[in-house]
Amino acid sequence: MAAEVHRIADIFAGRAPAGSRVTVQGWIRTRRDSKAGLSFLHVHDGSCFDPLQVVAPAALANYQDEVLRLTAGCAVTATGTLAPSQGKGQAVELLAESVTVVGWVDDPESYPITPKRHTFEYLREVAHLRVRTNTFGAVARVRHCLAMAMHRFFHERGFYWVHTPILTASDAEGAGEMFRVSTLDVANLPRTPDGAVDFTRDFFGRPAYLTVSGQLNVEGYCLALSRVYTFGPTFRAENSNTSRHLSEFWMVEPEIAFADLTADADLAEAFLQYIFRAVLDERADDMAFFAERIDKETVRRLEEFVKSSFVRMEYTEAVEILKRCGRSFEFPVEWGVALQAEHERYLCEEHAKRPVVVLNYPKDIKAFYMRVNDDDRTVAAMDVLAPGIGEIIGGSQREERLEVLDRRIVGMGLDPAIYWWYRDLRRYGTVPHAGFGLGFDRAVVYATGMANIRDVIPFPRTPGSADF
RNA sequence: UCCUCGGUAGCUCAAUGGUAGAGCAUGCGGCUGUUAACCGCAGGGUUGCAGGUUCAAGUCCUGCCCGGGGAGCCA
Repeated sequence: MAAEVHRIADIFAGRAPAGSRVTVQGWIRTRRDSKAGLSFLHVHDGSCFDPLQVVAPAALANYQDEVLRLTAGCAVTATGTLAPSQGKGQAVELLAESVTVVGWVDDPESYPITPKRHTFEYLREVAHLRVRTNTFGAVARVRHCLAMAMHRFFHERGFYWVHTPILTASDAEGAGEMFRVSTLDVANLPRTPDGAVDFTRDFFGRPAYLTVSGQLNVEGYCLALSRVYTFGPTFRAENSNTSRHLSEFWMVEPEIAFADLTADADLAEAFLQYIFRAVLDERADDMAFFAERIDKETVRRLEEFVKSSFVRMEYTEAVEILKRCGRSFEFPVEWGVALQAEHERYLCEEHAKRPVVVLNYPKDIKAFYMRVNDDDRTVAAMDVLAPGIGEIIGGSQREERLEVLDRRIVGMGLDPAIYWWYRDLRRYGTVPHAGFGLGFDRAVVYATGMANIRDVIPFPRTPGSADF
């Protein structure tokens, strides 16, 4: 008596006509009993936002013993006929001829996910089960949608996805604290004669870490494949305790050859608009939920985002705007200082009221690999600032001139020898090139309107917290 | 790391230094093509941890742990 298994999303999309026999498999959200001899089961399978209403008649053989004992979280397989719903709230429902319990909830009283409102802080403590809620199911689908749109965007434009290493032996970028990776026995470390830890005895024969960026590596591939990007986990051992930081996060880093900072900014704008448009097009159900329950503005903000071009301004111009705006900031603005969060927020949320790209920062506050401009005071760096979240993208044109790069490396107290292979790229067929880094999880925050980045990644890692 | 707010039933929250409470969830009963259903009854507590003050501490004090918000660092 088997019927074809359908995903609930396919049923709602009309891919199973009314009157056809189907089987769905999923988990119980709620059960409502009617003494008219029916139970209503809301079943979700993750394929879309809405659950399917399964109508279980009392005539089922296991009605008394099993159906009436179903609670939130139980796994079931239900087979029956699709029919227009007699009730309000859903167009179709499944009139069950069988409901098989695949997995019971042992102890309903202790099941953490009840059909009521939970705080996100609480749900983080049950991260293995929180994806069964409306909110976290929607986040997971939107996250996937953004990732697929990202790959599609790059693929359509001739970019290659490059799998840069996760393990690295060089603190190449100096981009913050790194996680050490070691197989040494920490209780009994090998020592050199002068008492230092002998890393020649470690797994790689020298100190090793988790990557803080794939950029330096991907530059090599860029100078052969022309258009490339990395996408993968990134690790920062910084003691950051904010709603915007994770110790393990996912970063997208495209890199384009024969390109300058303007091309980089163009790419960043097209990219963000593409992936957010995809969310609006493909996840209307989940986005409607976010707009209703999480952040009323989120859909409107995204629609605005994808249709209006970004404001572009020079760093020097941004400083002037901030000095003249009549606002007093906690941190005063002066040419040469890094922009603070309050400054960035003012620029995009109040001044421009849309995304802003700030270009050409003072060279003294930026990394060594950013290209020095002709004025010798600034580098070809850019930040994309988004209303409500702040810096979402940081990028630059890379220094392709070996002599200039060497001066910068030495000037920052770094050792050129360590960057021998990175320098090689400037010795053998160097070309102007540029790229940027996007915190993927921050993009998910922006799209969904979720307040905390820990709630847009399945199992968040933060200082003092690596459960699950 | 700094500033600030918080931690009481499975969850969300009450409780003037004086007997520990409600809603939801769960169990039982009732009612209804139901929609976070509804009505009644019941069970459910080491008040984050460790000290201290007091006749008496959920409440006051000290330290620690954990969480939220903000800042710094950044993506």
